[in-house]
Amino acid sequence: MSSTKAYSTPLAAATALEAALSGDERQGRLAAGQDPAKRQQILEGADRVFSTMGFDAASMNDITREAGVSKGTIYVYFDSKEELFMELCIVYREKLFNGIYSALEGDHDLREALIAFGKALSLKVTSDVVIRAQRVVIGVAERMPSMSRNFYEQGPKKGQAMLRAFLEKHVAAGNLEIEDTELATYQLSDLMVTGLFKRRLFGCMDEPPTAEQVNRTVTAGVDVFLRAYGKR
Amino acid sequence: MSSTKAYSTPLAAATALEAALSGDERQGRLAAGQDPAKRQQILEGADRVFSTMGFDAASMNDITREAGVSKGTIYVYFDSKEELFMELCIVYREKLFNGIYSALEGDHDLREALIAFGKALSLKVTSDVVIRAQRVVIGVAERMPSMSRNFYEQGPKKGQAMLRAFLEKHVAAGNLEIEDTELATYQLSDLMVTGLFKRRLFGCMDEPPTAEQVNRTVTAGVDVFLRAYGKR
DNA sequence: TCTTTTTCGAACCAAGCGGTTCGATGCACT
DNA sequence: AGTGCATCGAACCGCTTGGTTCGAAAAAGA
Repeated sequence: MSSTKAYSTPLAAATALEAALSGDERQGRLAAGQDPAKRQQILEGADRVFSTMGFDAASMNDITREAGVSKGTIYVYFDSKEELFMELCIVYREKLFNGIYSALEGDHDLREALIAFGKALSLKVTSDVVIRAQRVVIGVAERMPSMSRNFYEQGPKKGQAMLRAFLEKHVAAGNLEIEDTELATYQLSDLMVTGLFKRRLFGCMDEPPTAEQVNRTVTAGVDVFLRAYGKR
Repeated sequence: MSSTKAYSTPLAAATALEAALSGDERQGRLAAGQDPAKRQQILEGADRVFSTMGFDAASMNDITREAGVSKGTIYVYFDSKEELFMELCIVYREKLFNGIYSALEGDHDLREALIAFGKALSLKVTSDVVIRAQRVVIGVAERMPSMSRNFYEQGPKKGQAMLRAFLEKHVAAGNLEIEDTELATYQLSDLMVTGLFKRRLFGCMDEPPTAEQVNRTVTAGVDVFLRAYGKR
C-alpha cells in the first residue's frame, strides 16, 4: 500500500499543515469530521478539481482521488457536493481579497495610493487561481444564484465599499470633486483592470498579465480618473 | 456516416437559415440534416436548455424535449453535443452585436454619438439572453478554451476595433487627444458598462438595468472619458 | 397511387454519476 | 497491552448520461 500515513497527497500536505496547525503540536483525538487539516486537504483537492473542470463536470470521485481522501471521509466532513462547493466559495473570495487594501491605509499621496492599490487589485484579480474561481462561480450563477451573489457581495462589493470610503475621505479633504461616489468607485475599479479582466475571463490571455502590463494599465486608469475627478 | 453534402461549413448553415425562414413557402425535399428551419428549431431549443442549465448540466434529452425534435434527428444535424454548442456560440455572439454600431456611423456630435453607442452596447450586454450566454461560455472556458476565445475575439474584440477606429478618426480631427488608442478604447467600453456588467454577470441584479440606470451610467462614463481625453 | 426518404420515438448500450454502506485497518489514548 | 474510533477503500445503489439503432410513420415527388 502506498498511502498509509496521513497527508499522503504531496500537494495538499504542506499547505494543509500550515493553515491547520499554527503551532507544531498535534492536538489530541478529534471527533469525526473535526480535523481542520483534513478538512483543508479535502478543500484543496476540491479546489483543483472544480477549478479545472467546473462544478458540473467535476465528480466526487475526482475529488476523492485528487484530495487523497476516501469518499466516505469526504461525506463525513461535507454533506453534499453543493455544500462542499459552497464552503470552497468562501475560500475563493478570501483568496481574492487578501492584503489588498493596505495601500489605502495611512497617509500616502492620493495618486500613489491609488496606483499601489490598483496594482495589487489587478494582479490578484487576473491571477490564475482567482480567474478560475470566478469562472466556476459565474458558470453556476444561473442555477445557484445565491452562491454567486454571495461571492460577489462578500468579495468585490466589500472591497468597493473600502475604496469608496477612501475616495470620500479625499473628497472631504478637497483633493477630489465627485458628485456620485458610488458610481465613481465602480468607474475607478473598472479602469484599474481595463482590458485585462475580461480578456482573462474569456481565455484570451493564456498567462496572467506581466507586471509591466499591469503597471501600464493601472497608471493609465488612475490618471484618467484623476483627470476627470481631480481638482484642477 | 453522417454529413454528406452542402453546408459543410457550420457558419454558412447557421446564418443561411434566417433568410430561408423568412418566406413561408416550403422548399422541396431537403437532404437529411439540411433543412434550415429544423436546424433553427434545434438551435433554439438548445439555447433555452444551455442558457438555464449551463453546458454540463444540460443533457441531450433535455434539448430533445425542448426543441420538440427526436434525438435521432438532432444527431443527423449535429455530430455531438460539443458541435451543437459551438454552433450555438456563433448565434450567441451574433445576438450580441446586432445593430449596435450604427451610432458610430455618420457625422454626429462626438459626445452624442458615444452616448448613443454606449446605450445600445450597455442594453445589449446586460440583457438576460446575452448575460446567460456569456455565463455559459465563461463556464466552459477552462476546458474548451478555443470556444470562449473565439466567442470573445469574434464578438467584443471586433466591436472594440470599430470603436477604436471611431476614436482615431476623432483624434485625427482634433477632437480628442489620445496617445494609446487601444488602451483608451478598452477604458471607454468598460466605462460604458461600469457597475452594470459585473453585477449582472454575478447575478447581483435580477433584472436588467432600467433605461434610466443605463442612461446615467453611460453618460457619466462618457463624460469621464471626455474630461480625460477631450481637447480643452 | 405508389415510391422514396426523412423524421420519429422508443428501446438500448456501456459508462459514469452522487451518494451510501460496511468490514478492515491502524492510530491515539488509557 | 488493550481498546475505541476515525479513516480507509471497495463494492454497491438507483439513476442519468451521451450516443446508437431500427422499424414505423409521414410526407413529398412522380
